[in-house]
Amino acid sequence: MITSTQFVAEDDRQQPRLGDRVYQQIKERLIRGAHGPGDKLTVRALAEDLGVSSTPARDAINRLVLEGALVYAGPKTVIVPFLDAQALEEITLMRLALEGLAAEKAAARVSGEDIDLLRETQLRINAALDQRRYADALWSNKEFHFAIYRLCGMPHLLATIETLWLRIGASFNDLYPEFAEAKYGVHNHMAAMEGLAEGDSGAVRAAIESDIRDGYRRLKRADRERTSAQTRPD
Amino acid sequence: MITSTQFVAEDDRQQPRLGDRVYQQIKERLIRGAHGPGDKLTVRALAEDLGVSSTPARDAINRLVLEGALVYAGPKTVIVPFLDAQALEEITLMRLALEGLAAEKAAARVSGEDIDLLRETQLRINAALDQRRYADALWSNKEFHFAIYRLCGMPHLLATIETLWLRIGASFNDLYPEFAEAKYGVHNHMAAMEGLAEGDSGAVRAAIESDIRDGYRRLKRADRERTSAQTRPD
DNA sequence: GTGTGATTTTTGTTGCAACATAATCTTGCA
DNA sequence: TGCAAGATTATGTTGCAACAAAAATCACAC
Repeated sequence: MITSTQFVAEDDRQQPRLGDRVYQQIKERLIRGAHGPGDKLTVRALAEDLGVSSTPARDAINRLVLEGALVYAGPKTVIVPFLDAQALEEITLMRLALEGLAAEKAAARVSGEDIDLLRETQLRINAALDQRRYADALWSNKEFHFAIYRLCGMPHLLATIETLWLRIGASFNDLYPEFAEAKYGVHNHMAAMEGLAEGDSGAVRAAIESDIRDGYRRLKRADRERTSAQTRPD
Repeated sequence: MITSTQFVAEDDRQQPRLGDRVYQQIKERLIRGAHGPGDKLTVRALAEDLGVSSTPARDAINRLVLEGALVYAGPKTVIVPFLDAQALEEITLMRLALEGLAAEKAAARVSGEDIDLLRETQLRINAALDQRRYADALWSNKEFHFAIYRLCGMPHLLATIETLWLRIGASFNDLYPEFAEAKYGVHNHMAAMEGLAEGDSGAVRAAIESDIRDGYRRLKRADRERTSAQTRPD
């Protein structure tokens, strides 16, 4: 499980609300691609689906909208957004700036056991790819990145990066094969770990930026193919 | 009034909710320093204060918490956060990354009349400073920055930057004199406008980064004085 | 005075009904 | 067949009461 550091400061609310549970479930569905772009979400349907009243369901939807994982398509219509090429580029630029920063700062605070954990995570990525378990590969890839970003001890930064991943994930995680394409990112990940081991912050940043750019190219290509094949219903 | 582009994509919900009004009012109070760090906000008090029921008041508080403008200090206690030196540095690093990016991209899309508008805004800043109207100076300063950031046409980026300003503003906008100190940022702003006029994206980024760093030094100094003078009640 | 435990008050969350309005369906006409 | 207007359904928002839990207050012993 990724951090779930959803609140910027330490969340002193110990007992999770019902709305949080709903939020997590929708988030999970979005990440797993259970809802594709254009799918409509309603308060009542969600409430009945999860066996809660409308208040927590409404809370969860509002929260997702605020984070950009859902958008209004009309005054009473929230949908999973279509991420067009322009939005994808924008979010990628933000990722480069923010994840690059995180990677750089992480190099200064990394420990030996941190690197060991990263190595294990990378092994899980490789194994999943070898066995064509793309969903698992994607998940471990996420773990790898956030394990690095967590190192720098910047909660605001971490929370912001998470929302960016969610915005992209909602639209693109149904593209496992293309996204996780053969040995996705393995070279960049190795370079990142080397940089961390040597305390070379510039190298870590470069490796992460390269990883993001590689992923961007794949996503852009996938988006082009998708939009050319079937005309988008919007 | 600043954009209020609170929703990432174009907000198709035309009729604003009651909760939005509450949200805007609290945001306004925070920016104006009407609530200092440590102040407690309760749903019922807010609701009665603004003459609405608890639902919109609760919505507004939750939204502010999600944006980091308020934080939980306990399971049932939301307060205006104390921004310590570390958090201030973190947010400054994020601002450098994100506003630097926005400034750079703005240079490629700026028009002549955009620059004219910026010039007018700068005149308002100068006038306000000359007359010691620090609150107005701060407001116009904000307008200046966001007028630039809006140019790049990146709604996700703009929304994220806004939340960063809000997080800092809640803790530091009660420091007008120190913050708006003699001709605050006028040199950097001139450099930014020159860079925009010449389409020199690097120069614009450098000017904005310099402006952010100057502001950071002032805030850090003010914070040091404040925390040394009176022991913080936390 | 000071700390500790019980008691009272306050508070966030949840469920739910009412309301206004937007989305959707139906019907009629060209 | 296409489309426009009216009727119907569905939906988000709001207000409010109930509940559990936390915070604040108070009492009392030391």
